Amino acid sequence: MEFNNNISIFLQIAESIRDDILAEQYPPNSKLPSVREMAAQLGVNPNTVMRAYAHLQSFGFISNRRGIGFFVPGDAIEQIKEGMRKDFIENDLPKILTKMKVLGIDSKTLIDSFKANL
Amino acid sequence: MEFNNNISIFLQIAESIRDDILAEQYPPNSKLPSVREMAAQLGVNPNTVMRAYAHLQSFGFISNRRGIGFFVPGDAIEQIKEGMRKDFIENDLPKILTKMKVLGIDSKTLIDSFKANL
Amino acid sequence: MEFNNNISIFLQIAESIRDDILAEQYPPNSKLPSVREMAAQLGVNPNTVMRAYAHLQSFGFISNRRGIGFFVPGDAIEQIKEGMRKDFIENDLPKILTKMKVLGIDSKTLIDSFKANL
Amino acid sequence: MEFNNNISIFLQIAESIRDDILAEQYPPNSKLPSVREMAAQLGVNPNTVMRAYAHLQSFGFISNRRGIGFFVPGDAIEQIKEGMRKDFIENDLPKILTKMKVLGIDSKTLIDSFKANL
DNA sequence: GTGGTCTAGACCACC
DNA sequence: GTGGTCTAGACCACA
Repeated sequence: MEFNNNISIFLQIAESIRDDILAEQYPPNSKLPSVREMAAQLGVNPNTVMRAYAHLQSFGFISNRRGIGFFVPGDAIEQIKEGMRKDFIENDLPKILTKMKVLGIDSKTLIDSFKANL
Repeated sequence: MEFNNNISIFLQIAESIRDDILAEQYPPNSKLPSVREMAAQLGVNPNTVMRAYAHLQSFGFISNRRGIGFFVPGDAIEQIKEGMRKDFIENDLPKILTKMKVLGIDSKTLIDSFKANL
Repeated sequence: MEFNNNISIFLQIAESIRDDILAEQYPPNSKLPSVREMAAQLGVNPNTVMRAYAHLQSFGFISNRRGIGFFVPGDAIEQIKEGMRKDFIENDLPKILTKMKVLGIDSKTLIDSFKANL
Repeated sequence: MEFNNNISIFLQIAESIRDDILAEQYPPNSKLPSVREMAAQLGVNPNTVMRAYAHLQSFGFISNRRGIGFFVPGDAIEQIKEGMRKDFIENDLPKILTKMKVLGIDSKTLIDSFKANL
């Protein structure tokens, strides 16, 4: 896996796993690869994966069972979508809107891009 | 000034100055406060302000005359708008659109927010 | 059974069994479920139950007869109460008291809670 | 500093710092020792101190300024007391009370200990 | 086998 | 100088 240098690797890993859960590559109620295994796959130190897992767990996006491993909760997809949605509306949207206003980009541009992208 | 700890302070300062130029608080062809002065105003290390100025200069948003100070070029506003617009379309838009698709946010929500915000 | 992830599962099981003995759900002189049986009931690895049993045995709260199983001794309830009482006075009380002092919680609050809880 | 083996070192450090803040050994608005300095003092790896600081920060008990260091917020003491008080009432109290009921310890014992300890 | 913690040591961006 | 991240490697309790 290739990493972007401006964002911490563990965050990139966490986001990538989060997206994989959304894409049901790690379906609800399944077990995630062990820390060591995931680390080997990504060519990264186990500690870094551990941090990514812990980060996801702090949001309730994954859970763990002692001595067994990390799991995707049954309601993970809803949890993640809800969290991202909230974040989008609270943080992203205001920034986007003020930026558009300042730049004089009208909603048409946005809608057209949106439709073209469906 | 209050700073968000997740983004470098010099970047936050640079953005704030950029916005002040757009708002003509620092009008075209005017002189910006000296590095020391600005640092005192913001309660920040002069090095940090220097870096913010350098950053803005690298985009051509401000210019400096050695021994005199930093200035807002006559065409600063167009420069800034042009740069931000390009950045918005190349970087922000794609991210926003994929995120919206994943989250199932439709264009209506976006348009409504946009109109409510006019 | 639901487990708290911050405490070892075997300890949680041991405490739960201890409480069940106090509640005479496993009365004095009765035989405890076999390790395998208990493990199946709890949805847990037999090793984990074995460890819980061993832990209880180390306090004399249960005893085992080789090849037969684990038993609740005739004086188990007194043993357990005695042990817990000692532990409470030696370990819990001092911590509670210093914490209350630091937090400025007065004895009234405590007594009221106690009475309300009778 | 001596560490208890059953609790993670970083948690013990965090608790100890928290108590030092309460005792105004690190008074409000003062700067905490740098991560490296504290690590040297405690004979511990800087990462471990970093984790303790991060843990305290996650509760809002300390804060940091980029490139400068960690600080004790002006309202740290109230924050900490409030947090501990809540924890005491929600988590500690119920456990204490049921334990006392089971063991047949009456409120008198508790009150006497409390008074003797003033 | 699993997670969880810790160390030693390094490198980086930032102030 | 400061925090922040990462690696390599180790050890532990637990399942």
